[in-house]
Amino acid sequence: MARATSARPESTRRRQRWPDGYDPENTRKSLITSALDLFEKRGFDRTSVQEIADQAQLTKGAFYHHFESKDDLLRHIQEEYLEAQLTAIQQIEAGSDDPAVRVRELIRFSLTSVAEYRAHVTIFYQERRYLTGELFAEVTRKRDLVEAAFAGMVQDGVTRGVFRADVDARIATFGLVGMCAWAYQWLNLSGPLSVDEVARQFSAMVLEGLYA
Amino acid sequence: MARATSARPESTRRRQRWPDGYDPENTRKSLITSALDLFEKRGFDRTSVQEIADQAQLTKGAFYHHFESKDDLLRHIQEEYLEAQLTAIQQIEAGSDDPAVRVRELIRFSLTSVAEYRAHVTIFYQERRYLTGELFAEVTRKRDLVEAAFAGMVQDGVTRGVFRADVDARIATFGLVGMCAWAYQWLNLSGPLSVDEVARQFSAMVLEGLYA
DNA sequence: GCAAACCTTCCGACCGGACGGTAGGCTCTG
DNA sequence: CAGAGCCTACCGTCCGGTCGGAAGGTTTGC
Repeated sequence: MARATSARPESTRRRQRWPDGYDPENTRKSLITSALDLFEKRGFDRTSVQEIADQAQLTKGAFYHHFESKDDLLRHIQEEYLEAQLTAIQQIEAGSDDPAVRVRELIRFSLTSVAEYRAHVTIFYQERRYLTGELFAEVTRKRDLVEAAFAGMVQDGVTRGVFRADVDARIATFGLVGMCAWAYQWLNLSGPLSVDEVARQFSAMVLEGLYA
Repeated sequence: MARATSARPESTRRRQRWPDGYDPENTRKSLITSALDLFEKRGFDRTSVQEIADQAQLTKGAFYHHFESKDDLLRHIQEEYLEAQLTAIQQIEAGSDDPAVRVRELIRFSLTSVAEYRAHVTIFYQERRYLTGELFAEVTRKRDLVEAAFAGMVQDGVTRGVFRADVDARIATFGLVGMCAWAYQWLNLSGPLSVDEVARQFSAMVLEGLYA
């Protein structure tokens, strides 16, 4: 990631650039990585551009060469996550059409993405409202697509008689989404609870209920 | 809330203070009300002390007369909410000891508090991490008490055979809490969904499952 | 084939403005 | 007149963003 220090003599005034297999795209990536880490820990507003640059061993100048603004970077991170979400939704829809299987898959997928994209998810939910007008609208639109997909699957289950007739698909979906989304507050990849186990428990609770 | 403007001539340089039934405690309250509104809409960091004062038709000077710091105000708001939570938990525990009834009550209570204390809840979840060291620890401690109460009730249900034996009380509780907490993102008091209806749906889903 | 012109990538000093907090004084109550 | 309540003016700091240039790579013209 960081460009390897070349073997040039110390006398060289400036740090040597473009050594070996240097790829300028790495600079951009390391800025994003740095930002993901800092935004997750401290939040968007409490992270300065300077800090992001420092952690990536670069300067503000480099940052503003690669991003239009701090908001631009936030937008990029949000979109990265949403794209992954939309792709996964499509995969699930392309799979089994049994509503129960789909719900199970959705729960597992949601929890997995919380675990894998932990920083993205945290930032997404905490800082979404800080996007301005147009950007916010676009991000919200994509988020709504994801939720609509959830709701569609539940509704399908009701319509086909697999789920109880008195289930309100919207409400049930909000519950499902919330249950999984909330995991970003506590789910710990290195903790004792495996994602699969949590997904299994959630699915059982939602589909079969707690009653013995 | 805002002090009524007196009938003094315009020539009076300063706005007349302490008119009618003026109570200094109202000033404090109006600052809190103003902050609740602004923190919910814009977030803690994006709200300046000046704005809080402006909206309460006061000045920064007044603010710092009533609060030690901006953080102090945040702490106050968090504690206000947590106290309400703890009180409600005690009430539920004092009621029926049927695990199913308790879970139903917990869901209803959680959703109600989300609706009633909407601003508090939003601020609580969004800005909790901005509290520093000791304050954060105390707030987290109280929050853990609430969650422990939830978990205790679920575990009780499992132990007494009311709930399925393979239910992991911790995980189920996280799911329950998340489902309800997430409502702060969408539950709209003035919308078409009543709190009771949502609570009924959530309870049914969790206790009896979605399956027909 | 080689140098001049140009491009990309990055540096570092700087600016304007906003914000949290303070100091000191004024006003009205008790 | 003591003191609570509040206001005005101000300070130091920090932060997003800009700008001129420096160092290397790449293309072009001959």
